[in-house]
Amino acid sequence: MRSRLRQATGEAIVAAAEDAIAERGLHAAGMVEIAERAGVSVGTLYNHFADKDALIAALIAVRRRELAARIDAALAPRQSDPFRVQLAVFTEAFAAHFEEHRRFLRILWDEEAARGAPVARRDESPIAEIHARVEKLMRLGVRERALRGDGAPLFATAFMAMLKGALTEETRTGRSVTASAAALMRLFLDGAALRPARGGPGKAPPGR
Amino acid sequence: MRSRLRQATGEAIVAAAEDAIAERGLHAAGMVEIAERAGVSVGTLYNHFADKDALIAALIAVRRRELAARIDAALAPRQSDPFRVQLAVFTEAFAAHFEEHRRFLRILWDEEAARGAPVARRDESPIAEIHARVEKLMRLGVRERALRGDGAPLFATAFMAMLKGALTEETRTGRSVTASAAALMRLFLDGAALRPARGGPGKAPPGR
Amino acid sequence: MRSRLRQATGEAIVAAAEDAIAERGLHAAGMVEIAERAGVSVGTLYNHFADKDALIAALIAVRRRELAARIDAALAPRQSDPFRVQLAVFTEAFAAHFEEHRRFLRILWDEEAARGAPVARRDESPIAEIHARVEKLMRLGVRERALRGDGAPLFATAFMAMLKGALTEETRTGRSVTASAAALMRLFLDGAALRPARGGPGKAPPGR
Amino acid sequence: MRSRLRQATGEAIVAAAEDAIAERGLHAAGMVEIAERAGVSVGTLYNHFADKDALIAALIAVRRRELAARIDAALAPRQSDPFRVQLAVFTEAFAAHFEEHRRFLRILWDEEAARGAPVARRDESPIAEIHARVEKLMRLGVRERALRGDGAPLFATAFMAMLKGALTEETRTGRSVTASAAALMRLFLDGAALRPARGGPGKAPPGR
DNA sequence: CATGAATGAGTTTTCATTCAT
DNA sequence: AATGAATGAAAACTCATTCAT
Repeated sequence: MRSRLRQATGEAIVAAAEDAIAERGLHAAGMVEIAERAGVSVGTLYNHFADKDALIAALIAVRRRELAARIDAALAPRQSDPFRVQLAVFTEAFAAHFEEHRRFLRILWDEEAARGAPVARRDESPIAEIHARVEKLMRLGVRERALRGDGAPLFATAFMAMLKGALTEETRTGRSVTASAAALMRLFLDGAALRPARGGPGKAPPGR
Repeated sequence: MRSRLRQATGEAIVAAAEDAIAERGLHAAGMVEIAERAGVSVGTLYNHFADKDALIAALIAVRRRELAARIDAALAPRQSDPFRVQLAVFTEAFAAHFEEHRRFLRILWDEEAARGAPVARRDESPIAEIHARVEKLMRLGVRERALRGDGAPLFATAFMAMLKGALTEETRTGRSVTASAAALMRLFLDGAALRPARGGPGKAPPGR
Repeated sequence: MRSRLRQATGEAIVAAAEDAIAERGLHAAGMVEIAERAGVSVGTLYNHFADKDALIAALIAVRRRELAARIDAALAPRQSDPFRVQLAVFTEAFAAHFEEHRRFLRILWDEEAARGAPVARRDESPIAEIHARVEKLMRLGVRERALRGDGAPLFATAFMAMLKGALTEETRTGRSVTASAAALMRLFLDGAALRPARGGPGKAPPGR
Repeated sequence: MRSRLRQATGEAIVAAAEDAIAERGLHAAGMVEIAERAGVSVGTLYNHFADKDALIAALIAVRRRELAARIDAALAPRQSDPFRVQLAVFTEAFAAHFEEHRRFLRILWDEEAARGAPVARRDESPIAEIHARVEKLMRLGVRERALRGDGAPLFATAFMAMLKGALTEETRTGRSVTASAAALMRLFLDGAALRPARGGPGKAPPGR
């Protein structure tokens, strides 16, 4: 089928765009370079995407949908597990996606706010779809009485920021994702403060 | 003095560059536009800065030095205060600086890696100098036994990420900086988890 | 028959080309757009016409032949009528054709020379065939002693120019074709000068 | 002075654009070619004119102003002369301008209507300014009782059409402008019809 | 024959940088 | 030193044309 080929070309272009952008940046990656990497001509790029912005928007949307699907797939069998487990599962899925698209995502996150206009034009922010899932998770935590109810609005934002910050940091330091994911969740849930052993003999504070 | 004039021109150029970049983005802000905003000609830009990258690097370095100085000035009289106070003072100084340079910082902060080369070429990363101060603060917290010792390397990164994330979020939502600064510190120190009322009758958990 | 179908497709393409050109101009009308309007694919355009220029040439030739046929059909039963009648009949046929192809003709008429090469490549000028008929008519007028013999070479050119000018003007103003056709013929035949009542005693016509 | 040079450059660009368009057509004349003919780089074209359309609009406006000035200068000392003289003077000025810009004007007139949008964007039609002068002249003729009053609205349009048609025709045939100018005015004033010798025997109709 | 995705030369436009005044 | 017109390489985008299906 023609449409089979057409779709394959579209995917090759999106992949080539990710590579080019990861290597040279959102602006420096030119349409000609992307076309060459995809093994097609410039014209073909424009047969598939109205213009450069549309191509970038499509790339972002595709990767976002993949991440969302990965998260949903990971959480689906855990719907009745407690909040902490679900948060760990989410974090793992997020980190795994990051691992696969490190260089591109680092460029993208960074550049997200770096334009006058947002990177994705008509579309909602590429993060929004993911953010919604984190918020849902946090609301679950509150309902479950695993999280405080008062700071809830901040939790999603702060957790995502920490996660992205830590993952980005890892790219620099080369530290392992899994190790810091655990540390991160502990920080998020229990805080950084040293909690003195409290009164009662022999009983460790639960949940830590 | 001649050099007085020269310095004033340089500062005007840097300020114009910040405005232009804040409004139109790092790439879209052109040298001619910056020159016009500064009330000089393009040639003068090149008499003061080797090229566009050098101008941007200078702008970043200047603002970074201002922030570092502001933090140092705020912390200086608090050297013997406890960690929590110093962290609050740091947060306030950081937030105040952000308030003044919102639009530019949002553009810049994360764009660091958004190019093939880092934004600041010869210079160290613009965040590094600030990051160093946060790390110093965290080490103080550990020494003071206010912070756990085990997760320390993560604390600076995570706190900065949360801070930047929350401040950026505020730009969108319009929430007050001060209010969320408090909530943020509580989250960082004590975590998001709901801690069951412990032992003593009718006593609210202290420090929260 | 196959060839019946083929011809119908060819006519649909020519009609689509006229529409597209009328709406967007000779250059801006693209082959894809024409194909879409004709309800076929680009490839089919090239199965019917060697290239864009050939398609345009065919469109012009077809319309020209239609106009020539219309004029011939209108004049055929009037071969023995006096010049003035035949001129009126010609004018009416010409105006009616214009009415049907207003927008396209306005674009095309004078664009003949508007390119490096003439619009119709191998073909004679699209106007030539019509011009020849006007010249024939003028020669008839001279033979009939209805027209001066001295200015003859100019008459065809001038009459056509006036006709086209007036028709084009009408497109702008919305005035009726028929009304101005009469005024035009009077201008052409009798001139714009105010002619004093003749025979008056002794008074020479002023201004001549 | 800088501005002296700047103006000279601007004029060179306009002249180069006229040449290039005359030779290759409005669309085929590229900005690079125009720049080369003007002896400057492409960038300079854009320092003087916002885009290609603006350059073409400027070219048209400049030539139109030149023609208007030439007409005004020619008519100024003839303000009290009779209509026929003024019409002859106008025609001569118009023909002389045409002579100097033949090839460009032929392209331009032709292509005027040949685009979806008029060639001159925000500006009034390039002909309008000239057309206004012809209409004024025709009104003078009517006032002077040299022209019929009834067909007046048509006169300006028809005379301009004839003039342009005849001048364009000359480009093809190489006939002299002056000769046909006289024939044209006679046609316009007195018509093409053969007027039977009136009244007295052997007396040629005066003035013809 | 019809299809329509792919092609790529050609065009417009931008903008950091230079340098004569 | 300041000026700002000129530069030209580099980028985005278009569209007539081809050809495998």
